Amino acid sequence: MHRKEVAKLAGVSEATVSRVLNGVGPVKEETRKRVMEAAQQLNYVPSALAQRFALRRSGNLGVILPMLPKVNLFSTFYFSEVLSGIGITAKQRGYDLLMLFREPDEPRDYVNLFRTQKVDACIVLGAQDVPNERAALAELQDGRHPFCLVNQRFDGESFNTVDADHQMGSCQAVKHLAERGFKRILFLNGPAVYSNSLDRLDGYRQGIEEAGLTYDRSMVLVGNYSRKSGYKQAEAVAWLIREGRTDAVIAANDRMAIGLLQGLKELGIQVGKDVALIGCDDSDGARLTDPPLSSIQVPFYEVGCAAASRLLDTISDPRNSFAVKLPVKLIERASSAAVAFTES
Amino acid sequence: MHRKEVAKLAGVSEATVSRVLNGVGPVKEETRKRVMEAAQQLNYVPSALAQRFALRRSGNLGVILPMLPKVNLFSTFYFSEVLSGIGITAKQRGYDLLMLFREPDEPRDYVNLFRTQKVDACIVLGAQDVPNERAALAELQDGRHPFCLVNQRFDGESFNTVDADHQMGSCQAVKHLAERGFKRILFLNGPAVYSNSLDRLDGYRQGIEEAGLTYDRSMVLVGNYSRKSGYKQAEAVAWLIREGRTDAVIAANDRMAIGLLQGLKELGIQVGKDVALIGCDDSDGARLTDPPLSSIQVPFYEVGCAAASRLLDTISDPRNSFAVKLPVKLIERASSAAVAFTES
DNA sequence: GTGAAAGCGCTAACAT
DNA sequence: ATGTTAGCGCTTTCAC
Repeated sequence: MHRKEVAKLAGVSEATVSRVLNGVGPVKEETRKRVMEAAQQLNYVPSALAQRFALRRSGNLGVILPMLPKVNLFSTFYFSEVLSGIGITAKQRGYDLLMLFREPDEPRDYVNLFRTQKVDACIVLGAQDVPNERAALAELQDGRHPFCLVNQRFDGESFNTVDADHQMGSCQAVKHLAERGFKRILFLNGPAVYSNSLDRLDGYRQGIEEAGLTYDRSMVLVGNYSRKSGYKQAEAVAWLIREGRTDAVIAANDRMAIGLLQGLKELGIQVGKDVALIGCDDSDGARLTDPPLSSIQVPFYEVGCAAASRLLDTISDPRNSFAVKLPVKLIERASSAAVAFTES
Repeated sequence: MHRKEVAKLAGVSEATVSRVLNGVGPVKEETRKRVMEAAQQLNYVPSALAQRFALRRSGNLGVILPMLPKVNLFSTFYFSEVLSGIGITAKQRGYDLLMLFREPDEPRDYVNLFRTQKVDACIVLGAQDVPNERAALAELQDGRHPFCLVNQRFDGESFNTVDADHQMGSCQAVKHLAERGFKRILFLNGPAVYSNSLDRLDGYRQGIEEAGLTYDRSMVLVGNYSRKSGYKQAEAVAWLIREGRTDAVIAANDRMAIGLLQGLKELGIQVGKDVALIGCDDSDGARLTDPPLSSIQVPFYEVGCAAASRLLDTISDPRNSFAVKLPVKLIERASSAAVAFTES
């Protein structure tokens, strides 16, 4: 069962067993064969634990994710997609995936993951731009520990990042609406602790200006990315619609868009007819609503792949720092299909 | 930075440092203090890698999950919930979570996870009752490796399992419908490789009989748990409805129910009025459809907790084998709210 | 109560 | 081309 016995059975030293199994160093083909057979016969597999200890590498890629109680920070859709991308990529590169759940009250003790040698690199999901987070990440950076953020930038820092082009996304959404004649476009944003909220706002503003409309900050509402927060805006939005003060809404994620849509429906307002609506993420839910929700598709799986792949590159050469931005794409569905009623 | 230096600074041996940090063996309070201070001062944290190697325990709980290409086997909802439960529990018990993605064509080499000492125990998600899987699991069992299945039983084997009471669930659903006067209840099931499909069918049948109706196998349709497979049944179901041959449908998961609902809507049939519909899982999507979908709520998070918790118990004492079955609960929404039109 | 030393199963430098 | 040996950083007996 152990290497020693394999060595004995094959009539070689333990070192040779190692060489054969790792395919390193010169080995006579015949010995190689003998060793392989012995290993096979004894059903021997080297202990990853011992290997990693000897090599002082855990072989693990850590994924840190905050567990927001009940109110899922990320849609399960986002999470599953990103995680799959990371997982598949890690695996291809010979790394195992270590999941690290952080509970809300727990300190962000990222450095210790490296000091205890639990991970060789880590990806931080759902980071927020708050002082504690910045500090924890800066500490990682100072320690030269390979890490990478997904979907979150920190202005003024040069952290590795993989993000989607949210700015472009909302810009496109605005233009799409403007082209169809919508002129009073509301924007329902998320909290500013997430950089993509800011990005989306920038994009919205840019789109508004490029479409020849004028940016009006009172047209920007704020929710917290939950369905409920979208739902709660329905009354206000309904009123604006009835007053003729708005004819289209872009929400910073699908969950809020869906909540809003449900709220509006209850108030007798038909999305896709009385008002256009576009969400962000193109989650599963976007296809389920009535009418189906137009949404900005984000390649989350690819985001995960890129994060893992680029991050692992930096292990061998820390100069491989990166800030990737992946393109998004507007998916048009019935919620924004109509043409605006053109007022005189 | 290393234990040796801590020992020197504290003026003790390395063994004593260990004792202090692990809280084992008798240590004079004063030495304890000295060591703690030294460790603190040098910012010393023991290497989990070395520890685990010395103890011959990886400290990892593995989670195996098959990656079905694109067609997500489990809804992301199911997956996230179960995974959270497992993750939180593992953490509380001092284990790390190792994610193990298995691609479709890959062999099920579960035993090697243990032989390489990558995990101390593992949870298998999305297992199927096919020969290869049975064999792989049997091999684990033979090797006395602690493992546990979630949401899948294997008849004739005594594998550790945590499952929901799917049988009770569909039984309740049938009775709920029967009480409201529905008499011709269709059942849209999933593939038989998943034991819960069989359980649900049993429950359906039991419910039918207990409600004083008669079981008719032609009332059982089969999909593959995807939304599309539900959608595709819409024509057939619509026809049955128009012929007066059915007045209610239970689908074995929400995704199929939602697909069916969308298909029926396109065919001009109003769910919740022309026909009652109940799904299973109470996923996020159930709240998004129009009308909202009645569904059988499964405590996935708790399933994950139970699986991890009970499994880790078996590590210390293998006699702690288990087969847990958690209760489910019917959530009534508009899709099954109406009372059946009572024919003369 | 504390120190010395063996051993966990592997890698890698060095010797042959 | 292969064997020998010294670690890797920790735990744990066994002395003292």
